Amino acid sequence: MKPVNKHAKIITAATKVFAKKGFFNARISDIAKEAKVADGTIYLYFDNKVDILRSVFEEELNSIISNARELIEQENDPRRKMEIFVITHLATMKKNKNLAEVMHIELRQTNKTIKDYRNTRFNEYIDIIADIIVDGQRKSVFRKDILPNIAKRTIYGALDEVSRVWNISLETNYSLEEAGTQLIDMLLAGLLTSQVGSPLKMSKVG
Amino acid sequence: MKPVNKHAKIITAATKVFAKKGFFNARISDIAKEAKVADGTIYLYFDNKVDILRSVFEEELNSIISNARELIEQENDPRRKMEIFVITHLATMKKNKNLAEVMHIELRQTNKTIKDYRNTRFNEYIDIIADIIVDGQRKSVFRKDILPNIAKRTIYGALDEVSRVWNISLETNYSLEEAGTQLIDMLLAGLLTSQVGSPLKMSKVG
DNA sequence: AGTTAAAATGAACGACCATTCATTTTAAGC
DNA sequence: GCTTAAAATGAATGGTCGTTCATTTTAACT
Repeated sequence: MKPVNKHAKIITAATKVFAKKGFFNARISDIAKEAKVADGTIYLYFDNKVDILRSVFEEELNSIISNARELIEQENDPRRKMEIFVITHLATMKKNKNLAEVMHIELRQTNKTIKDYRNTRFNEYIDIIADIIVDGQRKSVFRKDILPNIAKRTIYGALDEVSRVWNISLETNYSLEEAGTQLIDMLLAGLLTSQVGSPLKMSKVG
Repeated sequence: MKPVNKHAKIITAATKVFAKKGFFNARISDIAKEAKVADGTIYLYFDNKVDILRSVFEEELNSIISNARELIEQENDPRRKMEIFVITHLATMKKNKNLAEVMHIELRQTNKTIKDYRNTRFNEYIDIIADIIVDGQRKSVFRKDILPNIAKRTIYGALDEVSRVWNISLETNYSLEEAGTQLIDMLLAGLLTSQVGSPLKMSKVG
């Protein structure tokens, strides 16, 4: 009999089922069936349903983070680093639709269920962006008046929304590559035409 | 006895409970208790649990959209329009924490439950951004090579993530106003220092 | 091929909760 | 203050799973 890693099989199955139905509508029996395993077997490898979800994030993010880090540290130009982060993120989401769905939707919902998850692995991922920005500022390539902690959210949020929409709608009229290019371009150079100069000073609004 | 609109009372209570527990962990009895009403009474005003959630979105978004539209159409400068949209969005999320929580988290999760919701009210909201961009391009204030449909996602995603994080963490070190200023500034003028010139051309990445 | 322990199974249990509906309360009209 | 219909109540129902565990299967070692 082919030796199989049940743990990994269940993780893969769970990712697929969570993606399709969402955590709360996913049944343990669905995951078991998808993994070709008995319901009870799942409890030999995981403590409970939430633990399965936690494991999905933990293991997937681990590899995403180390992959991103590895690619980025080979570069010197902060612009290139940022470009690589964006492209890698979008490519990962494109390659693994199920993981993308889980990250886009479940990661948010289950912050209530899995308390403080964000404070570990996920923040580690987002902080890669902040590091790139700090590096760019030190090298005077990025504006020094940008706050890295706000910028990292801006950039991650943009990426997340773009890939999310791209993922749910097959009928989108732009490719992920095109979206990536636009995204990078817009974040680096901004929306304004060059002749317009600096943006308005912020003023009070209702 | 003080005449009260039960429907509205239940909507408010539901928003609060959904925000605190999330849709799936919210009990009808929780909502009933919060609204000071019997469990059964809820079913005199709503068809079922999902219908309550749908109503929350429907009614809240209605007022958010008309408010945003009204403020924006008073302006001419696309930069100002964009600024107003950003500030208004953040201010709304700040003022109504419960609604913010529901929008940030439940709107995503429940796309699976409430099919096609995005295709009506919510897209209407986001398309306000696209309209501003198109207007700006016509007036040659915004770059013409930016695709409005991608840019609207970029901008909304950024806004959503920034306000979401600001909402869940009381210990954030920046104010929403500050975040708004940075956000607008970064989206309009970009990350690069002016002397750096145009960003890299996109190239292939692993 | 017998022994044993580990791995896997899946039927059964029990808790949970959305929804229903028989009954009670409210309040308007007379 | 009696009648009636509408509004509200909340206990009971019924179906749905997450989890358990007594039993079976597998496979390693002799």
